[in-house]
Amino acid sequence: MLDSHHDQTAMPGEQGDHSLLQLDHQLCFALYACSKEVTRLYRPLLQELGLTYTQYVTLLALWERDGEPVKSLGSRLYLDSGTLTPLLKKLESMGLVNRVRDRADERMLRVNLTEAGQAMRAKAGSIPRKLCEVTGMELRDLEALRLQLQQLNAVIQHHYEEDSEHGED
Amino acid sequence: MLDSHHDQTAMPGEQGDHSLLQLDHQLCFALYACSKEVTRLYRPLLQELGLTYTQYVTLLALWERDGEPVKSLGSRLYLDSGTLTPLLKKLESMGLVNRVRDRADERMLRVNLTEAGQAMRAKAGSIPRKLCEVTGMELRDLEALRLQLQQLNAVIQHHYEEDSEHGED
DNA sequence: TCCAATTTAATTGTATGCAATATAGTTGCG
DNA sequence: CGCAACTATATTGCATACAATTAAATTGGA
Repeated sequence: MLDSHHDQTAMPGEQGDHSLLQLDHQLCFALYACSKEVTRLYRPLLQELGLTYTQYVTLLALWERDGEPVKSLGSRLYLDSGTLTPLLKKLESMGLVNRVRDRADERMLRVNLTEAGQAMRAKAGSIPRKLCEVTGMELRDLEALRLQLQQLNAVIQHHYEEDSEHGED
Repeated sequence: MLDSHHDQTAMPGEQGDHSLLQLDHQLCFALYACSKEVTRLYRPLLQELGLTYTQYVTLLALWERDGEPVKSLGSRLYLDSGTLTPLLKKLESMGLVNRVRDRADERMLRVNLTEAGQAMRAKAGSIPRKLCEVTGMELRDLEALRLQLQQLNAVIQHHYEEDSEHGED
């Protein structure tokens, strides 16, 4: 116990500067904060389209693969049916998608873009460029950062795959 | 419109490979996915302490500065009172903090760690190391990634500060 | 001093996000 | 075929998140 004197007055730099638990030293918190702040940058742009951020990335996925089942959509978006079911119902109520059971396998629900859902893609086209401008950072650096994040994510996925191979005990 | 033919059969690699809107090209989504997956790594470790991830980072902040008011706590954690009020009430019901009005300024609510809240810090001490082990990545690389995220976050903060200087119109 | 503007928390409403469970459809094996 | 194991989606409950509003306390002039 190096810091056995903990008073209530919160002397700055006294309670945890040498600690592994310092907030500013946590990669997890840098990710958490950065993700939220980037999402906040999107908010006003998406508001013009009447979309939330999660609805936006769901449409990104569907613009690439129309008619995808909920399960594989969730796998790409890292979301489960508990989140996707109400979200897709919302997109349906907005007239952007249709939800139809697969006739060959009635368990699967396929999500199809409507005309309006297709049309939204053109309106969203300018968003990536606008966001880049806001940061004013080098495109090269943003790309590099993205690749590192994808690599870290891949490492984590690999970790889970290893676990399930060993027959989770 | 380079892709005016959009059929329902979702030909892989046909609808958006050349597009700026491709999911895998978005820095925002890499952040969003990575943040969620890292949080998922924490979950089983935090579960042993009976904490959620947001409760954990709130305690990280309090371990550094005990007795901090809700406002400044929220500023450090990028959370507003709508999120913090119920979260802090929960931590209080768990016996980890006390919430007391500042006598000099009754608007402010100060959050003080209890004995149990202080004690929790020792139990959490092993978490950062465990997380590092899981990834198996070089500490150097993880540090570098964190610094880049903090820099991006700083750029975004600077962007908002600039905006408010111009007298938000 | 008095009161309008400001500041801090709390509240309300909507949207995620995830664990656990429920339900329906499918598959595989005897 | 009959049924147990499996799979896909939906539902429920709890915990974030954030915008907008409310309420209470404080501050800063006129």
